[in-house]
Order: sequence, then structure tokens, then C-alpha cells
Amino acid sequence: MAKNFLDVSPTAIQWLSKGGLRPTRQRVIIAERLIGDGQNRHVTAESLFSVSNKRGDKVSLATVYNTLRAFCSAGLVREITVDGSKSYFDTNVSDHPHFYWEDSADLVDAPSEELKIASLPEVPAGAEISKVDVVIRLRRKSTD
Amino acid sequence: MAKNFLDVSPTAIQWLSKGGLRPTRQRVIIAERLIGDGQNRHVTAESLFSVSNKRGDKVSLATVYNTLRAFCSAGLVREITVDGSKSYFDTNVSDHPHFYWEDSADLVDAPSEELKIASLPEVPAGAEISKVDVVIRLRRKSTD
DNA sequence: GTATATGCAAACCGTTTGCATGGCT
DNA sequence: AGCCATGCAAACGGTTTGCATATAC
Repeated sequence: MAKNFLDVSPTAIQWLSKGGLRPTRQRVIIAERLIGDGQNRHVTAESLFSVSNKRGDKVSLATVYNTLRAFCSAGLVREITVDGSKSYFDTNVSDHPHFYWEDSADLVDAPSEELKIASLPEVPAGAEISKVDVVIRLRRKSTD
Repeated sequence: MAKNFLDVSPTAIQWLSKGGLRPTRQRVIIAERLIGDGQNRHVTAESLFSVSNKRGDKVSLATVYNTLRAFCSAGLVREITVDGSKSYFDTNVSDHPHFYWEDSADLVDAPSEELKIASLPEVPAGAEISKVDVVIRLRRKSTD
């Protein structure tokens, strides 16, 4: 019975092992929630925590934070900073643009193919690009 | 003598009045520090505060925050979010890209002319672009 | 058995706020 | 005079951390 939860989600476990992370109960729960349906997700620690709580999964807030950081350094998710107040984590780890709805604080993927950067500023000597963040901030168009 | 500091910096005062802000002593000091030499600046509240303190100018931290927010809503500076932990304010209020040095947490302008965006993702219906943030994150190239 | 993950609560840090004082017009 | 800005200290919210317990291998 030590393995009870290991059987339910081979995908999540594979995903974890891809990052060299041991499949603990909490990690599998969180991984499941992030990649369970194959769709990209943008979550905050708080949002993940409250969803887990509502579903009765026992994961402490500290563990959600630790786990997200672990996923992040394992390269399984990517942190996006759009709003000074909280961190978003994206299950799509490739370089791609985002839409950010300023009023609802929702972060979603923008179609990557539609962004064409013809030239990028020349990188200073001795530096290399870690990543390029493109955030298109949106507001609802006023109808008056 | 109520006007002593008003004489020292006509530029800062003009800049403030452009935003409809009354030229108080603290605002003039901060404005001076931001635009005094005509160069664009990227500051954090903390950095502004510590510089002011070192120079003996009496500006409280709360006032630095209030003032930066006031400048921001007056359109005199622009807030940039690159790092979840703190806010940067940019005296260049036009849409332009930034370099962000990940190790030193320095934010600097990237040459705007060198960034050419050939196409941008189509904006969702009912939305309009508030602004587009392009942050090129840099790390020092390892020499080994 | 040993290294590592978890949970709790307390610490932390940047930022905001309430309220009394002081300054601009 | 009246309104607005300032300063202090306390509150705040998201995140991190120390330490004891539990779990994976």
C-alpha cells in the first residue's frame, strides 16, 4: 500500500522523473493538476493550494511553494513575472509570448507563431540571453 | 524662504507640473534625482530611498513609495515588473525593450530601434493592448 | 538506514495604510 | 483656510525558512 498513489498517474510520475524528482504523494498530486489533461497551465502557488484544498488533497502551502520551486529548478515549469505581487508558473517551458489581462490578473499563452521578431537588440558583450519575456498586457475595450 | 528649493530646479518643477503635481520639497528632490541629468533611469523605491538618505535629504520611505506611485499615475514614470520581489520605475515612458541582468538585478534600456517586431499575436476580441513588455534576460557568459 | 520531503508556524521583505502633523496655494 | 503631502509605525500579502516528523529508496 505504499504504492497506492504511484499507480494512478504514470504520466505525472514520468514527468517528475524527467526532472529527476522523487514521486512523493504531494508532488504527484500537484503534477497531476498541472499536466494531468495535457493542457498548458498558468498557476500561482495560491491558486494551486486553494484548488487542492477544495478537493480534499492534503498539501500544505509551504509544500506547494517548495514543490513549484523544485519543478522550476528541474526545468519542468517556468516562472513568469507579470505582476509584482505574485509569481506565475507555466507548464510550457518554451520561449513564448503571453497575454496578461490586467483587470482579472489572468495570464494565458499567446499564439507563438503569430509573434515574429525580426531583430532583437544586440546583446552586451560578455552576456548571453537567458530568456526573452514578451508580455502583451490587455485591458477590456471600453464600450462607450 | 518658503521658496528656497523651488528656485534650484526649474526643470524638475516643470516636469512635475507636466503631470499636474504640486512641487513639494520631497517631490522636487526625487524628481531631481530621476531626471536631473536628462538621462533615463530605472529605480526601485529602496534604491531611491537609500540614495536620498546618504545625501542627507530627508525623505521617508513611505513618501518615496507614495511619490513613485503619484509619478506613475501622472504618467511621468512607468512601472516595470521583471522580478517578483520588487518594482522598478522607468523615467522613459515610451514602449521600449529592456535588458535585465539576472545576477545583479540591474534593469537597463535596450536599444529600441534594434527591436523589430514583424507581427504581434492577434489581440482577443474585446481587448486592447495596454502595453507590450519585452524583457531580455541576461546572464554573464561563463568563460570556461 | 539515510537522505530527503513535508507541515506548521514564525520570520521575512517589499509595499501599503491610518492617522496625526506640516506645507503648498 | 483648506486641501493635500509627509512621516511614522503598524498592518499586509506573498513567499521563505527552521525544525520536528514522516516518507522514498
